[in-house]
Amino acid sequence: MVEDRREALLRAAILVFLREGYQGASVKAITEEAGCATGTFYLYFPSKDDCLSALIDRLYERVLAGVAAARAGETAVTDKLWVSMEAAVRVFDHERQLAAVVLRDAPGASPLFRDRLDRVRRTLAALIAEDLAEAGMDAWERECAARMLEGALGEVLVWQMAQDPGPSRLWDAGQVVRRLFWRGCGLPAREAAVVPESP
Amino acid sequence: MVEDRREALLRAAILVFLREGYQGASVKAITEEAGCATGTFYLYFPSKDDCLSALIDRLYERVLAGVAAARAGETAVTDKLWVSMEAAVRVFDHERQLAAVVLRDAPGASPLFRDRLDRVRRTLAALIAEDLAEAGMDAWERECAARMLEGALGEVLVWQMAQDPGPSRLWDAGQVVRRLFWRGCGLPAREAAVVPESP
Amino acid sequence: MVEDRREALLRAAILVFLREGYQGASVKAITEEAGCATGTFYLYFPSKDDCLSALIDRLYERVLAGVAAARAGETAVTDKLWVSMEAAVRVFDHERQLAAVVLRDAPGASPLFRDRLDRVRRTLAALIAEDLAEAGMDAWERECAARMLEGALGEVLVWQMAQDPGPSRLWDAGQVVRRLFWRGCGLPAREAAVVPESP
Amino acid sequence: MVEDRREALLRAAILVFLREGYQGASVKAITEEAGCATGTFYLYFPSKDDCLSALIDRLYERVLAGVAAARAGETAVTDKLWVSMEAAVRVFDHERQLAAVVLRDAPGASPLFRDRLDRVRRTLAALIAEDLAEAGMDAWERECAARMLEGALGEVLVWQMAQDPGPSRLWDAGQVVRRLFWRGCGLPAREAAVVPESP
DNA sequence: AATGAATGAGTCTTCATTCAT
DNA sequence: CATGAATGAAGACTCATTCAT
Repeated sequence: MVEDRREALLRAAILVFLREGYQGASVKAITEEAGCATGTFYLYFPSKDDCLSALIDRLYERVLAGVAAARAGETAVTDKLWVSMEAAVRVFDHERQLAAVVLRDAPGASPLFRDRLDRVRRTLAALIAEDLAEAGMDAWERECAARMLEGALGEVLVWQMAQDPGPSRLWDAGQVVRRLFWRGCGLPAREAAVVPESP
Repeated sequence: MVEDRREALLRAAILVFLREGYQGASVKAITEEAGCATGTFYLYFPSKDDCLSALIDRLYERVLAGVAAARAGETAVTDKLWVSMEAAVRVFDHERQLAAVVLRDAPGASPLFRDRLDRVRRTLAALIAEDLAEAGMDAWERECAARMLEGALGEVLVWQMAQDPGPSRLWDAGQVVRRLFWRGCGLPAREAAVVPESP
Repeated sequence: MVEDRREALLRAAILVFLREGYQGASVKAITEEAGCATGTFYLYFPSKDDCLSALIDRLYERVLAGVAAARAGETAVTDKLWVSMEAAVRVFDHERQLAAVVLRDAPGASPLFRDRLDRVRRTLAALIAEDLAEAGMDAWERECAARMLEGALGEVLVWQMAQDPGPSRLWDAGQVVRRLFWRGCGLPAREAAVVPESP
Repeated sequence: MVEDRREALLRAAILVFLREGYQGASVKAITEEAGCATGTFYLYFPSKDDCLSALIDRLYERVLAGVAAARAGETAVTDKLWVSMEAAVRVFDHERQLAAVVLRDAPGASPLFRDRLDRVRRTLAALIAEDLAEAGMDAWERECAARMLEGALGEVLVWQMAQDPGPSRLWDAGQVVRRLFWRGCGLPAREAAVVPESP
């Protein structure tokens, strides 16, 4: 099936990018990992760049979908923020390889990816900033805080992914970040989240 | 003078890496920016990789030097942490282009740079984690918090550097991160720092 | 067909090396001679060095094959030597360009090639030395004699190949060397070989 | 003194060429070996090529000088040949490094050197061929024989020089070649030469 | 005469992309 | 749809040579 091939290529690309970095990964390496011929890659992606772009899009689709679903169940703004953060961490944890590739390799790879990444970061930052209405910060401070949160989660993710041995404690680290950010914004204490079953 | 040439090349490299990314930057572009011939580059750096490595080292020498100097004037652990953060922000602000290149491009460029970067990140994280002794967190939480802080500062820096028009509010953003992190760790409130003259 | 391409490249390499020397020959020149693009070269050889290595191997495969075949038909040691020399000359004559490249360029090009060449020279020298058992020389003298023969044949080949105009008299020169060496070793006179049809 | 510098450079060049091959040797390596700056090389040689040319010339000046001196003491043609060969071996033995560089590296390095080398080889070959008048060979056979002798001596030299450990038996090997060649040409037996003191 | 930093042409090699089969 | 041989532009790096000091 057509989608299977594309899927296999994307999955292979994640693995190879993770291993070799975006620039270090050759299309040949990706197709070998995916078990098909070099030319086949170009039946599914116009270029190598488009493949990474697709991965960026995929990560944020999933993050945004998770966040949106979580927010849909809440009405209070602080509740929305609390569950949004949990949802984001959950997606990062579930898609850890994808997320590590996108957050680690995309910013340095080219202005193209920087921009594409920033578009979605902006979207998320806007949501967070909005939710911080009750935190007693001005608009610019809220945007700072939102970027800070994004950076913190990203770094914690990449850090955990680099820890070769032992089980990654990504989920736990995400909870620490959430609690710290929450308190840092001066919001009222909340109880911890349940640990999800690992993927 | 020999150091002038090397300095000019490093400065040119920062500009070109910032503009084109590490991989996108050709040695020819760097030497053109520096106003010398291609071969001259190799009189000062064994390879393009060594040039980026030198930039990584340079950033962290400066950060560590700034942090060490600031800490030397304090005795209480929380004071040490508070001034360390200010010092780090000050260096990032002062060396914003260098910092943006290193933090944005190095992680994705190759495992080599990832490792080199991580060595120093670990050093800083250890300092921060140590200073958090009074924050009532266990060792692992403190390490999480330290990584979180590093990621937050890095992201805020890169974000501000990407804002082409208008004066970057990097220093202010750094203060916001510091306050938020401080409160997030449950440490007692402090007054704000004075804005330094911009470079 | 795959072997055709590789063959065409090897043949082109021989011509270009002959014309420009190994170091003077660029990969571009070889591929132009072969009628393909530069990159194609690297589909068939990991590097320019490997191309020359392949030529060295090829020459000695053919020499050894020819010698082995000739020896197989003889039982007396002096007969073996006599036909071995004829066979070697025949291969050199038949593969004159290949032989000229290998014998003229390889020794000076790099220790790598020197060693590779010497491995096979040693093999041949050992054969010859063995066959000289009845010539009343000690082991070391026989080895000297063998090396002398190899040098003599090589030089005569390169000399004839450098004679641009007129038909090369390589075969005849080889016969002269054989007779002279034979008598020099004190072996009983033999009748001359038939001139083979030229290639 | 001017000639000292030039001499030091030539000697350094021999060592470096021997170690790295002509193409592999950089002018920088030669000047480092000679203990002077890169630019100094060009005060004594117009180019790297001219340096090797000078070495080629030097080798043959010495060979020809030795041969001429030896011949001057003889009247009979066969005596002339006999002492010429001894003289040539003596020079090769005495200037073994120079000879190895010239004979091993020059032929493959460029047509330029091939020609320069051939001019002198031709001179020697002509002498030898002339001396073989009484050997009952026609002119062409005599030329073949002369080339054969040159190739044999060269190969024996390079072979011995490649033997790293132990004292090179170059002189002895030269005697073996001389005896074998002599008998091969059908000339009357001679007694062996005295071993010269080693350099 | 001596220096050695600077030059820049030229080389090998890689790899994203195409296209005939 | 799939293949993988072929392409050729681009880039890192080397090194013979020059020249200001």
